[in-house]
Amino acid sequence: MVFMKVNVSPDTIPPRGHEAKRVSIMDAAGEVFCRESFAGANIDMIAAEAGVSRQTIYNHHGDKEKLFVAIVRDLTDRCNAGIFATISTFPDQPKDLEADLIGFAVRMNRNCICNRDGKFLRKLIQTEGERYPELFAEWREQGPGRTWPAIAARFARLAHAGFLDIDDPDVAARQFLALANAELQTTFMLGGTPDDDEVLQSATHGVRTFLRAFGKRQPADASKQSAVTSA
Amino acid sequence: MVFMKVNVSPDTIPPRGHEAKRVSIMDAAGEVFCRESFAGANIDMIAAEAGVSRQTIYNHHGDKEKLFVAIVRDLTDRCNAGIFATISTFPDQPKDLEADLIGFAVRMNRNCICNRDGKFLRKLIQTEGERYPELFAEWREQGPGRTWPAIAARFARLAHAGFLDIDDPDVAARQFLALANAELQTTFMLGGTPDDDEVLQSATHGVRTFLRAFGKRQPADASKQSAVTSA
DNA sequence: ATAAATTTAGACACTCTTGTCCAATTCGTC
DNA sequence: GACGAATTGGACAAGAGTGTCTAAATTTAT
Repeated sequence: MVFMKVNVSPDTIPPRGHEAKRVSIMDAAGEVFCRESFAGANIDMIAAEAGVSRQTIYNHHGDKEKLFVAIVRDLTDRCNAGIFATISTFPDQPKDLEADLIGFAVRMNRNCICNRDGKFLRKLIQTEGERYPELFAEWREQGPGRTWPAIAARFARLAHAGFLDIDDPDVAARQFLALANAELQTTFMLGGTPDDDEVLQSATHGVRTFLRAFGKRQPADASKQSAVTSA
Repeated sequence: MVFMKVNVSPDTIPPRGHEAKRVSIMDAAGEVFCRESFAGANIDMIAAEAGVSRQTIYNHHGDKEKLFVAIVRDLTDRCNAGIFATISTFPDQPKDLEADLIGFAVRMNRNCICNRDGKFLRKLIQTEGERYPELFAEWREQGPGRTWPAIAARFARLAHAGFLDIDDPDVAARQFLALANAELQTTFMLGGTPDDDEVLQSATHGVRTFLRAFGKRQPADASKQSAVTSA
């Protein structure tokens, strides 16, 4: 029996053959560049880790520097996508403000910061940022330059709806994430990945403090908030 | 006229000759290791930046790795000294709580974090931490392992004296510094050094939020606090 | 099954870096 | 000024990494 030889969409389902090598190289290169730094990484290492011959890497990417740039661009894109996806889960109409903000903080940390991609991108920026100004300026525009305002806007909306008492939403947004991360800093320093408990702990303490600072004195009573929802 | 040939204490006054080269090498090596990472740095670069011949570096330190370890040890010691010195300026008996805490936050940032040594140590830990586990474990014990409790103790005392309303002083200490740094993170990322204004801004906003969360509702009236001071 | 495209292993030239050796020079001290 | 210690520059061998080239093997699609 012969299958219809329809052009089965070569979409992004199970990367095989040529494409499989491509992603395998990207993965390995990210890992190695991150672990060894640009100067410390060597192509043979990446080839071995990717299960590919050295020549194949040169065929795909030209040279070490081009490969590096491709990795950073890729990580930047994926991270930004992840951050925006997570921002879209911000609790605009919270049922339980504290629980909902803790949930958001945990998602932010787990999916964007502690994440493989997040960890790698952060480290590459810190390590090689000064050597590739344009590349990382680009990241800055596409990443922080767009994500911070987006998060701040969500907090502004929450404040406007009467759930929070915030003067400057930009400051509040930065402080929110700083608090959510406060207890993970030391772990990050040495490249470690905090486990779920640590993330939850830090988020819980952080949000609790955040609400002591910005929460309404008399916790917003849902029944009295109906007038604001139309704004 | 002949000076008395007393053994003028070869203390640490004006490093000259042999010693001058030593510090010049340490400075340059710190700079270069930090900028280029361990693998990317080369001895000739360091020699040039130190204004010294390559051989002199080998005479002083043996090899590249020993030099690197010496640099990290040196930075660790100096940074810890700076941190403890700064901790000792913590406002135990604040006149104006907000202003005094802002002052402390600014000193902490300026003298320990944004500092040349602080910047270098932080970057070296992030970059090479995984490659030298023992070396950086040592730092962790001597640094964070001793400084966090010291800071937490100061906050505990402040709370006990009635100036703050704190449950867990360890958490509060970490959150205090996280808040004080909240607006400097992006600058740190790319190896930049925030200017005095940015530091003051971040500290001011951070402390304000910290006090909204942990300050006494009715600011501690000094005249009513006399009973606690003897504890 | 066959043709085209891709991958592979290995050899290769080239460059860069480390760490050593040494003779000449400079520096600090008496 | 003279002595000993430290510094210098330059040459050097050994090793490691990059990027190219090749012919053979393998995969993919027709």
